[in-house]
Amino acid sequence: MPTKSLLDRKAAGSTIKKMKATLSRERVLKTAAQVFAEKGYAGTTMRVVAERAGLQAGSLYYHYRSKEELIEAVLSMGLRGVADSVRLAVAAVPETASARELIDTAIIAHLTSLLEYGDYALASRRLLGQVPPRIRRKHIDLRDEYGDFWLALLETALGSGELRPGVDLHLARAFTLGALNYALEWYRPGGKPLEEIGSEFSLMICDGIFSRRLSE
Amino acid sequence: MPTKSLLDRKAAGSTIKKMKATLSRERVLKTAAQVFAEKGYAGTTMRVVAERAGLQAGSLYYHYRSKEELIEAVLSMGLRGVADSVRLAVAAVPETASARELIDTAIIAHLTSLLEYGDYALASRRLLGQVPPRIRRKHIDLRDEYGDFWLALLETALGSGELRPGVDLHLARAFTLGALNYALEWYRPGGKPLEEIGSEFSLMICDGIFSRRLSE
DNA sequence: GTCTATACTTTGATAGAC
DNA sequence: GTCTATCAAAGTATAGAC
Repeated sequence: MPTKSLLDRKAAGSTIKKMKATLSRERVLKTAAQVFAEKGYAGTTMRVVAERAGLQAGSLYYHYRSKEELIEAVLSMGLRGVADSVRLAVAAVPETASARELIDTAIIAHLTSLLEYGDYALASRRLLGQVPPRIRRKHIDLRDEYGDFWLALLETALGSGELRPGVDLHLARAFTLGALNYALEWYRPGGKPLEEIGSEFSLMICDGIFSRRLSE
Repeated sequence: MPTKSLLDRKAAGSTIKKMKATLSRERVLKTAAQVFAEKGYAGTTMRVVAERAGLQAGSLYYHYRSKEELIEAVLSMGLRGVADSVRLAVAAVPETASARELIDTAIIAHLTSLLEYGDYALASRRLLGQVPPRIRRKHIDLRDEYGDFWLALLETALGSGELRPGVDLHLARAFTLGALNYALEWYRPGGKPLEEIGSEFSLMICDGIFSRRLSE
């Protein structure tokens, strides 16, 4: 039955093509995240991304229609990835838990997923000001929604009386996220285990780096 | 005496020219810092810097020989400015002061001068990875020297028993500088006074955001 | 899907008039 | 000191062969 055989071969060929397309597309995206994070938006050329992904420059345009479409994909991955991970982790905390446990979970989830998303997270936090206005607005909104989530988390802790009374929640959020996001600049795998870093950071954020003076 | 008069006029003209040159040079540098901080290294064009500084593109090259020379000047200003301010402030603390007072001073000086140097500080921290290799190395060294200074500061505090025992000094430094440097991203003048922000940050870094549980 | 070739645009930098 | 004019290099993106 030549007809069926032909169909089979055709179907098989199409499937392989799609798999190849998906693989290439992901490799391009990952490479783009690396280069964007390192060189900035304008400093990233389609030629370099293509070269590092093992393609010719023209071939990129089969997977992404433009440089703008490429940076959009990178930014979304970096912002949504981390935000979703943290929301998920926090949602899994039992209702009975203290606000401290909630924030402890959020801190560790943020740090962990941030480093897991690596160059995506880096690019999405470094390049927001460099990309074309339309893209910038969209992703600044994403970032701010996640910021609101953190503010709500801190409000809970303040409401339950666990935060130091009178603490400025906006400052506390900036303080926390700043300390955590900076890990993108210094963290290198191979040192202290990530879980350890996470719990030490959580301790520093919640209780500071100085000894407690019980006399106070 | 036409001779003397001529000399006078010539000297006066030369002086005015020099003043004009200095003014333009500084305006160009300041403008460059703004654009670099916003758009990244490659995203900053000499034409845009010139335009915002009220000059034609070609005229920039009278003040700076190249784009590289321009970014070097911006980076140096941002890194040296903050580092020198903090060292100066710490050096002025009395010998009798506690390590806590020393670090409190450093925190506030870092935050204050960081925001004072604004776009210079921003550019020098965002663009290190984007600039040509030769320039990058030089300024990464500058940044690392300042990092050593902070590590020494924390070692002092650990040595005097004021830090929580067993705290990882490298992590504590990353934690502190991360929280502080992030202010470059969110701080806008017009809100809470900078002194207030400084002391609240110092409190959060040293004692955390949670209430102290005296029972522990 | 990927390659080669190429059209079009922008950029850093220079030269010479004023 | 600043301007105008201009060049060579490098960038994004497209078109058509394979």
